Amino acid sequence: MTKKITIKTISEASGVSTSIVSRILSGKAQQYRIAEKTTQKVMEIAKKLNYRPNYFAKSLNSAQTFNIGVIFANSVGAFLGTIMEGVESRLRGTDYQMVVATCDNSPELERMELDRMFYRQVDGIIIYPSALTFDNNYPTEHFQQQKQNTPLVVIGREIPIEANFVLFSDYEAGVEAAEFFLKSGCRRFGAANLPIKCSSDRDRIKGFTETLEKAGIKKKNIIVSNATADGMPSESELKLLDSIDALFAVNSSLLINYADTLKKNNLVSDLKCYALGVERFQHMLPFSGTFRPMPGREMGWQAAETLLHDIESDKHNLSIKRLAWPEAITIA
Amino acid sequence: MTKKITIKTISEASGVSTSIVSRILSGKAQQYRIAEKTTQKVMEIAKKLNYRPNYFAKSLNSAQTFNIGVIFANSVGAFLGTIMEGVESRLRGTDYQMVVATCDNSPELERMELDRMFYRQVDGIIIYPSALTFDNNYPTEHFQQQKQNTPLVVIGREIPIEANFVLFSDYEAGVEAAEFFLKSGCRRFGAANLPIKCSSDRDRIKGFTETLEKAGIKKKNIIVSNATADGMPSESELKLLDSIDALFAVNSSLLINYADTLKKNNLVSDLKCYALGVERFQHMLPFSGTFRPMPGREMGWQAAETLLHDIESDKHNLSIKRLAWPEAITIA
DNA sequence: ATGAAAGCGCTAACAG
DNA sequence: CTGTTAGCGCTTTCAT
Repeated sequence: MTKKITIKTISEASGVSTSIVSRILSGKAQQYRIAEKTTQKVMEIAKKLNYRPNYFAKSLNSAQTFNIGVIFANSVGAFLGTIMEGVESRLRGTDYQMVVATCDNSPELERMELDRMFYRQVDGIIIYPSALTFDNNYPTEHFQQQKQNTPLVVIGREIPIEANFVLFSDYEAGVEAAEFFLKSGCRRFGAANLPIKCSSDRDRIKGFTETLEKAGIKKKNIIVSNATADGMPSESELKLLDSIDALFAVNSSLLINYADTLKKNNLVSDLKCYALGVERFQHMLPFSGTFRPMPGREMGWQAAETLLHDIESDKHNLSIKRLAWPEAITIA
Repeated sequence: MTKKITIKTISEASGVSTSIVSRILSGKAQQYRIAEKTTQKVMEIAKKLNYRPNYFAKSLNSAQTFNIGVIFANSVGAFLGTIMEGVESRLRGTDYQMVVATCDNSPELERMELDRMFYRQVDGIIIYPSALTFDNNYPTEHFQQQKQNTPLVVIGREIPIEANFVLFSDYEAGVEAAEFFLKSGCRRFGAANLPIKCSSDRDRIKGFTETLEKAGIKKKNIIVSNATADGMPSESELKLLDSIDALFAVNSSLLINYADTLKKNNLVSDLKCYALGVERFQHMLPFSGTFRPMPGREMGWQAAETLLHDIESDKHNLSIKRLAWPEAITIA
């Protein structure tokens, strides 16, 4: 075990006091008008000895930890990965680092992890909250608790707390889907939704149906279907969708499941499809389809950007940012 | 801003010295034979004041950080998520926490992130290294550098360094695929591989071809095909696979791409498929298929388990553990 | 059974 | 320009 190289080691090796070393090594040489020669010498020795400052000693009296907590309600599919990449792409080159936790959709765990983050004194938190029925009151005490000075950015879903939000343009996505179908001359519209509603799904469906209604489509020709827990259409729901010629879904996997099942049951002849998100094998879809990729990387990046801004300006902003949808991918 | 609750606050509020408070609050009351009454009182006050020990002060003189570094070469698909869940499931309930980084398949970044982890004095590291051709020498200096006392667990892929490994049963998977095909009476065999080879893919293919050869299959009936960078068969490769009746692939997405293309080009009539990994829409595969799910959660769990063991026993073990494949999923 | 004091490594007044 | 000193919050001898 090699001896520990501390600021003191360097101070001794160079014959200068520890404070000078500290100043130099934390880039404040100019500010303190330290002799060029001293600076050179210290830097050199530090490099030769391969000195690394002790992160904990630093954080202990600066109260800055350079840790960003990232909390995920669940780790479904590739979404988590893209978000993380986005966050990282913003953090790269800074001294900040991610501390992450997932919580298996349990509010209990969410609470605990949040608590742990506060304990670890992260400088800020990015959280993707769990989906909850809107009949439920989303529990929020644990956010308020110690939140006090810790900037918070909520991504993907709206929840009733004071924080920054980085969201998808959900309503708008529904609107565009509807407009696309109308332009294509469709007459009878299906929309696939998940059984548990989060703000984003709700808004997507809302944008869709409201636009259709505004265009004069009769309600009986707008069928909103709730999938089962595993993302499939139930028997009964399926029948209601009989002979639709347009299908919108809040996510692409739902769309594929619905389209495939409708096809296999011969309930539709031709179908225009539109969904949010991209899947790996969507080209196997038996119909033509339009897919709007989720801007996961951008969301991560933007969340980190917002957070860093709050951290560094020491302000508590409450902003809401909605991300534009990337270029659509179409399947002939 | 509420005042900070430190050990001193409690000491003052309870009229005992800070050392006593420290002992009690870190669960060493018994060991130091502290009066039952004192313990009670202190605990009570601590709870009332909602005291949280300062993690940084603690780490500063204990040299334990309770941070586990997790480094991912890339964040492809859902794999990262399942690994992380596995790691977390082991860490849950302990004081350890994940610090994660991905490095976009760049050795450069891998180096930097590793370095950063050392700087942050993580107690141990779990790393999923980037895939590299075996013609290349995998650069390993950055591992050795400061590694000295930091336990390391490498997952998924073998690389030439001293560490613990948690791997898939790759060779065996190839063997089983071959045996399955042989038992099914197949005669002409295709195997889809990625252009860049990592240890796991190499072993999978090896197990497959060696088993077939041992069974007396002629080499001309064993066609190993290298996909393009985006996981598709090239035109020329495709022709070589003409009229195979069995297709093995090192991963399931590759399999689906190959099978789909072969079908569309009418190059095969019937095809038995076998691949490692599970995809979301594999049921849309136009042939019968067997998929072996990747034990991602188990891998994460096992990696964390190994790491914690090393950390707590303060030993440097060099173990290699190969995970069994979960039950196969078959598509009729 | 309890307390005083030193120190983990670094930073930041406050003198020179 | 440089050094001395006093902490950050907690643990840990070493006394008592």
